[in-house]
Amino acid sequence: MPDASAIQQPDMRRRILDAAAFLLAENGYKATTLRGIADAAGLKAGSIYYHFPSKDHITVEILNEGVAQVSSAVKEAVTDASAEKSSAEILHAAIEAHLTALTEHSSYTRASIRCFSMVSEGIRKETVEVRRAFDAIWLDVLRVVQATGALPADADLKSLHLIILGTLNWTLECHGATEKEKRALVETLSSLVVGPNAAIL
Amino acid sequence: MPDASAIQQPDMRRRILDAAAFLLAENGYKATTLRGIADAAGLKAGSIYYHFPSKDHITVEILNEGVAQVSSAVKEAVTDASAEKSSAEILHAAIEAHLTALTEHSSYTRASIRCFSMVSEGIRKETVEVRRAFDAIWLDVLRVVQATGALPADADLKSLHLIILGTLNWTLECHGATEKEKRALVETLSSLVVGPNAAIL
DNA sequence: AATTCTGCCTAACATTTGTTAGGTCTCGTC
DNA sequence: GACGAGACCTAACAAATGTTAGGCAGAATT
Repeated sequence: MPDASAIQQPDMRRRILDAAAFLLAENGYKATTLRGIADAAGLKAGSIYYHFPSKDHITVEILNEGVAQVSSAVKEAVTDASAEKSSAEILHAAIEAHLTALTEHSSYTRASIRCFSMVSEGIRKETVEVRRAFDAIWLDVLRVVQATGALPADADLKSLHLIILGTLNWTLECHGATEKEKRALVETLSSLVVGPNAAIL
Repeated sequence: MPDASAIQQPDMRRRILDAAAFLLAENGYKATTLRGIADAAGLKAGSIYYHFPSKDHITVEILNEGVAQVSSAVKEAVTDASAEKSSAEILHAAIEAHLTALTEHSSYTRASIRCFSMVSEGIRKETVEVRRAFDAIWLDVLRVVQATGALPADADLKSLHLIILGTLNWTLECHGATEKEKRALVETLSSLVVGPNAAIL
């Protein structure tokens, strides 16, 4: 007897993805079970296979969507800021967009960051393109900032990239961080990268 | 019939920990099985229970030992450098010691960083003291550096702490990083934190 | 020499996992 | 009203998991 309250949600496929993304972000890949996903999405485990061919396919889709979300958030923030702002402000906007996309918007981004290293090689291969594109976006931002002189010509962009990525992504490991602390982190980080030099030039 | 080549390794308990640490660092908590640990250590899964009461006890011991190793590595580097060096050099030494402990010395440190967030609350509670002590060490380093004037008096030490921690720990997620890139990262990071200001003072 | 202890093994256990096969209900279409 | 397809459920499968109970050889102790 089908429950009357289960009035056939519009897009069950999306609900499954949402539930899986949340659990992946919270508990990791191996600890995320199809029965757990099914419970959270409001169906039974076997029914998932009507929408997806396997757990790995769900995982790949979430990992890619997560990176794509941060990607477009950063890209949009940069193009928005590029109009009439200084390169220091562009970088600030990019950093803020990245962190906001990470902590606010969705579990997809958190899942893609926290599960990537724990997932099988087969899954990782399916996500390499999206991740490479994301790296390219950030390196482009840094190159633009460098071209304006806000960064020294001999600055190691690869290291700066790693510092920014590492700092922002690492916030996911600190569950106790308040909103105020995150704002302070954005300010400190962006002024650390372009602050002193921007003041000189 | 016991194999003649298994001539009773001196400390099987340590071998189990080593094997478990490696697998935890490589595959995460859930994907690390007692049978996998047993295989790597050279015994059978059931025999592990002669040395440890449960998988969680093994995990706790490894997580704590990992943090303790980075802890003492940083602490030692700081006291070594404190003798006659500038505070900028002290910070540089601390950063380098942290990264070296992470990537070189042992799987324990990698395991403790990569598994902490994926582990049950019960396990996490057992590691809170050691981790708090480690935080205190780094904050002390930053306070000392700040006291010498190499950092501005109003610098947000908590943010700086997060930046340093995040950057260094994040390197574990980038398997493709060469030794040269890590050195460059240490230079860029430490000069970013104290470089410009230290040049002024 | 008899006994106990140490250190490990074998074999099973209950549970959980991803996955599959077949059934059932509801809806729109003919 | 028959029919077929869409969307879900039930019930099971084999494999893998943490864990336990009992056994067995050799060293240590008495």
